[in-house]
Amino acid sequence: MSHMGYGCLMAVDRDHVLRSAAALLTRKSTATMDEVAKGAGISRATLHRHFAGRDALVRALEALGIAECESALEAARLDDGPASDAVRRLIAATESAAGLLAFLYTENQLFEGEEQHEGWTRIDDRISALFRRGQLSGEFRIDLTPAWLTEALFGLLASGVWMVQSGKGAPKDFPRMVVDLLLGGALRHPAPPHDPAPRDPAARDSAAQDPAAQDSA
Amino acid sequence: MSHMGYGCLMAVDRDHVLRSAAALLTRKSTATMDEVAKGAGISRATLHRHFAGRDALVRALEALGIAECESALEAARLDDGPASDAVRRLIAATESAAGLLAFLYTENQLFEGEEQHEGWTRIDDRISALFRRGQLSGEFRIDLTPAWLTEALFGLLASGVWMVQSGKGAPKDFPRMVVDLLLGGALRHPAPPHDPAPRDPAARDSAAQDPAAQDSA
DNA sequence: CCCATATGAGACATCTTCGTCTCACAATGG
DNA sequence: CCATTGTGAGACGAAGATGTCTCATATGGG
Repeated sequence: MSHMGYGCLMAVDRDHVLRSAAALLTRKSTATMDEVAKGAGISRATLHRHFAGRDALVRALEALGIAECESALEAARLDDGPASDAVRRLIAATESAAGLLAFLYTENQLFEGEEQHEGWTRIDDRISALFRRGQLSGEFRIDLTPAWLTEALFGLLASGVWMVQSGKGAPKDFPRMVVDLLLGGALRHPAPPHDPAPRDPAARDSAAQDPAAQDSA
Repeated sequence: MSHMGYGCLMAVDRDHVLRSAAALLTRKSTATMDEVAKGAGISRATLHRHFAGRDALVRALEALGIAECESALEAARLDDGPASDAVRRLIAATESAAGLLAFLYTENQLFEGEEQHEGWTRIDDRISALFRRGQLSGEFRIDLTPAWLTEALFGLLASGVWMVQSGKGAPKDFPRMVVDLLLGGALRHPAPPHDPAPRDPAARDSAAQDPAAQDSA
């Protein structure tokens, strides 16, 4: 135990194990410690030398997820330019960590009594602030709370991940799917440059967005 | 503890046990068979007399979820009127089963190899058909696949359930939150970023949601 | 009154996973 | 060459959940 320079090597290994565990647990959240070890190409004993137990592993994964999320927040420069563009940048920056986030998102659902990690509230606050900024600037609708928009962002991220994993969607469409639905929704109210016949204002109810909708059945 | 709180009728029917298990597992997806039994007010032995094992219980819950989902599909009359209204009816009709659906939605994620229940594909097909109908009628945008819209519908349902359960949102806002985000998205105005402002400013108000909403605190 | 049925309580063995431990092997450096 | 270190393999017991069983009880019908 004299001059071991094992610090660096351990860190690299540990990170690799962490990434591997994240990838595996994203696909199978009930994977065994043995499966995690095999997945990382190490033995269960070595896995235990890195992480005291399953709990410690999950916490490390949570810390990793928080770190990646915050680095995505930095990269997205949430305070620059239009809020909608910031949301686009945020989702794009989150893409590589989306699988891990999806795992942690569902994992958090079964923390019944425990309070959630303080890092998540910080992240939630920053994203909520972004949506609030967009509301104040008039970009975002004000009848949906920033908290709900934030929750929906994570929910749609998770849905997108699962959809890609199940093969029902292409990975390349992932960011666009999430962004387009979160920002624009399903309705086709994106402005068509040509407005054939402006209806009377009473049509603002449901399908009022686009008068081009008519007979279909 | 005092015995049965059900008066003279000790025959606890299977359906009551299922509902109770659904409610409990929605909150704590890792609940023990013993906890499920206690939650239903019966003993573990009786629980086992109704459902051979945990697996059978989960399958019964899945069947219940599918049944409730399909009855919601019926009640929503997906083929009547504008597709967006059908989506609204569908989400409203799904509300009472949303907790169970959220549980099953995440539960399905860890069925790694197994193929999913045939009932889910039927449901997915019907909802996808609804979105496709909306696309053909011009109500819905065509750059998001019906499959993704369907997935997002379930994802937002689950997110809404969790949000309410965590106390970050009011139950009464649940259907509106899901519907408004799924259909309309976060943007207040359809104008895409590359669309400066060619339209009459008054059009903003007509397309915007009721500005008198929000606060409600 | 007596019996059949359903239930609750609990014992019991089994299974899986987990955490810890030991031991042998390979690699690396002095 | 030898020592230190990290690793893999595997054994071992602990803990929890599960499935099965028995037994006592109560309820209701004949």
